[in-house]
Parts: sequence; structure tokens; C-alpha cells
Amino acid sequence: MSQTRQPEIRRPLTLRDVSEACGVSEMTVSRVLRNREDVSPATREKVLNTARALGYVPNKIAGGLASQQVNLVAVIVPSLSNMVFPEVLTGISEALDDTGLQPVFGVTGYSAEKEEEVLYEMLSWRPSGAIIAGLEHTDAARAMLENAGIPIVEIMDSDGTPIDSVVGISHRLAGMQMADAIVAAGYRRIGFLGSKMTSDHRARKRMQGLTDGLATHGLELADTELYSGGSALKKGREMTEAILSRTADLDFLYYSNDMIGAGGLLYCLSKGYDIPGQLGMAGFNGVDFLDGLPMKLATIDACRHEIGVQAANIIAGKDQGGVIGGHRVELTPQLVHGDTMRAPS
Amino acid sequence: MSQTRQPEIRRPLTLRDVSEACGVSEMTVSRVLRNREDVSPATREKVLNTARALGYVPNKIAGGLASQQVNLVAVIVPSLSNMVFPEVLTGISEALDDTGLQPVFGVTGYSAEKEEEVLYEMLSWRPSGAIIAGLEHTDAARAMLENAGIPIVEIMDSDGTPIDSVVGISHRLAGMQMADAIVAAGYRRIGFLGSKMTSDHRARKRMQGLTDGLATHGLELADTELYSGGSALKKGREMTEAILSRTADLDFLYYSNDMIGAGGLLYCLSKGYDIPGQLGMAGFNGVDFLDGLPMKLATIDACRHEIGVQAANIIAGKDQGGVIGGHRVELTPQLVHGDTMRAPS
DNA sequence: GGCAGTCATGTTAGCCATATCATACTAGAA
DNA sequence: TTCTAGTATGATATGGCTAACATGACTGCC
Repeated sequence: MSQTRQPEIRRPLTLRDVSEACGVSEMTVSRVLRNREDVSPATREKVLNTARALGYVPNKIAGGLASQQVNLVAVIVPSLSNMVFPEVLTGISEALDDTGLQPVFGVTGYSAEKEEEVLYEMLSWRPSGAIIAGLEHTDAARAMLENAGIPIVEIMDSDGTPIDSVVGISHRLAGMQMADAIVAAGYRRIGFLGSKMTSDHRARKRMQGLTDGLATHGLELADTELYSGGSALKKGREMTEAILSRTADLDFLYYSNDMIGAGGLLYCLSKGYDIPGQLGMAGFNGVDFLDGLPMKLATIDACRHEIGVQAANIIAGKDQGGVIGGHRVELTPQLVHGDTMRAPS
Repeated sequence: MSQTRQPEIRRPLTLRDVSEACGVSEMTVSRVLRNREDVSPATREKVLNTARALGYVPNKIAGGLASQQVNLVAVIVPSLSNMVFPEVLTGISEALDDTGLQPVFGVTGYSAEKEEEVLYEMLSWRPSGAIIAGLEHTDAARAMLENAGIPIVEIMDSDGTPIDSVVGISHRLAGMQMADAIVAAGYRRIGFLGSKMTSDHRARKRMQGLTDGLATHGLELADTELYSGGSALKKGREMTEAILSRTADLDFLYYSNDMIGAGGLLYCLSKGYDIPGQLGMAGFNGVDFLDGLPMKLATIDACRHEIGVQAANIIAGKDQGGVIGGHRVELTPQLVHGDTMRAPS
């Protein structure tokens, strides 16, 4: 005797299943599950219990199509492999938490083409807003953003013309600010250590700002050392060793980010350099987990968490006084002297 | 004379707009944009040009509803604020890159309730699969996962019973392995430094494994120091100072993660401890950006990137020999002796 | 009692794609 | 020439939900 049990083709549950199971219309169930008014407490209770008992999970695909709105926010960043962007994402995540909006992350690997692809993919979900790192995009990407008809916030950088809103700092100014501080502290033979990556526009602008700033004091970079890939801390060591052995009379090392700076700092300490007397050092970002290093590296805080929060607030329409787009938030990066720069003379 | 310009109510573009603009049916446009066969090269070309010119972006909401499939993979992790999970996400991202599948990340903040919420939210998008950190979930979350009718991969941890597939390491074994190594190296007075967070199940299991392992050698922890929040590197310093001043005769410090371990290491070096002779140290995770520290901290590699890749491969159905679910991949964590443990005596 | 005004719920008509089946048309075989 | 097969395209019917409007049961007031 073969078993005659129904083969149980578990059709996914729909609103209809819930509505039939508790004897109300689909519309009423829908209203309950979206917490709309105008449902009697008794009915609400009944529906909620049934839905829970069945294990019903609403289908936002259908819901989004019907209502023409989707509670997603597209967030596009170049990388997750250093702490910078995860911190921004954390800020975004926190700020969106009580808004009913949900961030969706995409990663471009610092490639403009990949950015275009990711953007296309994301926009095809018709999100309620988009947050994207940087102001430099391909023409196609820019066109997509302009035509999407949703609020766009470009973040991290404020040196350029935004499509809609922008939240960031001026990396050019940050570079110049550092140049001024270095010169004010009396350093003159300055070395630059950074990444080979030309597509990291913000790092490029910082370097530009630094050289321009030095130029206003009649100085220029005495040497430069670039890297790509690998453990940043270790690279910092190696690069520092390389640049110091090549140009022994450097009295300041500017690192394009804190991680390589930390590596450099550890190297110099182990070699017995007198810091900040003989040799000054500074990084960029204000990464706070480096607080535990033997000395506190001078740096400029990139306001990463704050940028995430503010960008998210713009998308969520918090504190906007009714204005919809075109916000410009330029945060002022704070220079932290730390222990690796002499006090201004 | 008031302007009579059409008020330009930019209705979002649909397939119909494209189809009308180039004189074919919607169906044909749809086929072209999804790269289906059976469209003549001439038509394809024409459609592609029109779509590009109009700036049409397909609506996956509608597409997903019609086709009953969505190319998203839900990825749920506890946190983005240390490098551990970003590395896993990077692995997932890479492995999915050529599959047409797209990861969507959700963050739970180590809270079971929040996990449940995030999961509900994510499943309501009807993803093609889900990757979720850990084996411990609320009953409701477990039920949702079981009923979702999609492949589920629980990651990071293999100590327990998975819902469907699992990719991870045994944190219990990792703890025991470390205990064995510590004892083999001749250390006897062992201190534990870790997080207060009871909801980090994997950290808990590592500690359990460590104490159980020590017990098999007739040892127990001599002291314990816990922390919460803050910069891990700094906390590592502070905790180390605290535990060493409280229990001066400790000869080994086991840290629940590499970051606090690194802080502790820097502290001990600055205080002139003889490492690994007088005092041994070890962490957990194998975070490679710590490679630049003055000494290499002993650690156990948690295979984070690899876990991400393998989990993604299971969802994508790569190399599965046709099997759909129920995979069990237990990676073998490698103990790295580094410079902070004596060689086994 | 009759009627406007509420409140709770139901009905209908899409939302924008895609699966499926139907239909022209072409080319080659019998 | 006629018929079969195959190719390119189109018509139709959903998919699961929600907006907008419709309904019906009450309430309370003149």
C-alpha cells in the first residue's frame, strides 16, 4: 500500500491564507500588519495571533509594488576592509533605526565601473534614497542618480559639486590644515607616505591639499613612498624604514591614513627615534581603536560616524524643516595633536 | 502670460515606455534586458540603445513578483565595529560576485530580539538564501528560518545543531587547543581577559573550551578580567594592568580577541615584561593587520574570509554535486605560535 | 424617527514585470 | 508544392499586495 499522504507542496503563505484562517478580509489583515489605524482591538488581536501561529511573513516585493514605495536606502561604499567605512555604515544604521527605513550596502572596490553596476542593481530595487561615497562618478552613474527621483546624499567628501545633497569634509582643506600645523610646529623636511591607488579620490585630495599648503610656506615634499595592498600596519613599518633610509634627514612623516601611521610609529619607537623632537608624525582619520598605542598619533578626525548619521537623517527627512533635497553639510575636521607633533613654536 | 510648459511630472519609466519608444512589445524588451536568447541581434541592439537613451532602470520589485524569484541573499551579522565581520562580508561579496546573486547585510548588535526583527524584515524580501552568524536564535527566528523554504547557512560556529547548513569552526575546540598549547609550553598561572557580553556565544564557547581544556591538565584559571565597550586596544592595556596588579604571579594571559591582546602586548612591552619567557600571551582571530606589531601575538585563525566564501558558495550552489542543503563545513582553525608563547617544552 | 456623521471592514482596480502559450514567418525536407 | 521545425515576437494571465473608494452598522441629536 503506497502512502497516500498529500505530498505537501508547501506553497508560501499569503495574506489570503491568514485572512481565511481568521475570517476577515485580506485588507484588514494588511492593515493590522502595517499597524494602521481603523482596526478594532479585537480584530487586531485575532489577526495578529493567527499570523503568528501560521508563521506568516509579509511579502514586501508585492507590497512595494502595490504601494509604489520601498523602505530601503541604498548605501554604496568603496570597501569594507578597513575600519573607515564600517564606521560610516554603523552611523547610518543607527540613524535609520527608528525610521522604518532599512539600509542596503553595496561595495565598489574603488572601481568606477563596479560602482556603476552596483548602482544600477540597487536602483532597480527602487529605494527611497541613496547614500554614496564620493563625488566622482561615471557619467552614466551620475545620470542614473539624477533621474532616480529620490534623495541622493554623497558622503565623505565636500570638494566638488554634489548631485543633490552632500555630507562630508574637505579633504583638500584637511591636507592644508595639516600642512599649516606641520610648518607651525617647525618641521621642514617632510615625507609623504600613502597609497598607490589613484582611484581613492579623497586620499588624492588630501595629498594635493598638503602639497599646496606646504607651497604657501615655500616648502615642498622632500620624499614620497607609496604602497598597495597588504596589512596596513606592516606596510607602515616597511615604508617608514624605506623612506628614512633613503632620505635620512626627514623631520616629519605624513601618512595618508592612521593604520600605516601606526605601523610607522611603532617602527620609529622601536628604532629609538626621538618623537616628536627629532621626528614628527601624523596620520589621517582619527581611528579610535588606535588609542591604545604607546603614543597617540597626531591625526585629523574624518568624522566618519557623524557623516553616516547626518546622511541618514537627510534621507529620513529628520530635522529638515520641510526642505527635501540639496542639503550641504560640511563638517569641520578636528586636528588632534596627539603626542607625535611638537607644540606650535 | 503664464508659462505653458508641461509641468513635467516625471513618471518613473517602465518597460512600456521603452517598448513604445522603439516599437516592439514589452515582452521583447524584457527579454533583451534579461539577456535571454531568442531575440534577433537587430532588435536587441535597437532595444538596448533605446533603453540606454531613456535611462531606463528595470524594476526588480515588479520582476521579482512576476517571476517569484529574487536574486538577493540575506546576510545577518552581529556587528560591523571590529574587523571580524567585515572580513566575512568581504568573502561573501567576492564569492557571490559572479553568480548574479547580491548580498544584503543586516546587523543585530548581538541582540537576539534585534536578530529576530532583522530576520523578519529580510525574509519579507523573499531572498534566495540566508547566511546568519551563529547557531543560537530565538524560537521565532528559528521557525522563520525553517519555514522560509530557502537555503540557510549558519556561519562562524560549528558547536551545535544547524537548521540547514553550517560553515564555521568549533570555538570550544579552539579554546581547548589553546589550553593544550599553553600547558605544553609550560605555563601554569593563566589569566583570562575577555568581554562582559554574555550574548557573544562564540566568545563564551572559547572560554568554556579553555577552562575545560585546562581542567584536563588539572588547572584552572587563576584570574579573570572582563570589559565592555570602548577602544579595544586601550581596553586591552587597562585590563592587563588591572589583572597583573591584582594577580602578580600570572605567567600567561589569554585574550578573547586579538585587539585587546594587542593592547595588552603593547602594555607589557612598555613595562618591560619578558615575553614570552616571564609572561606568555595569546589572542584569538588571526587579524592580519596586526602583523606590524613589535611582536607577533600568538593567536588562532578564525578563518573569517574563508567562512564567507564557503557560505556564499553553498547558497550559490557552487560545487555542490547537486545536493541542495544540509552541508556541514567545519574548518580547522590553525594555531599560530607567533612570538608571545614559548616553544612547547 | 430620520438623517448626518463615525467607525470598522470589504470591494475593486491596479502596481510592473514575467511565464506561458499563441502566432506569424522562414527555411529546408519530402 | 506541401508540410514540419524552428525562430522571432506578441497577447494574456497572473504574482501578492495596497490605495482608494464603497458599504454597512451604529451613534446621537433635532
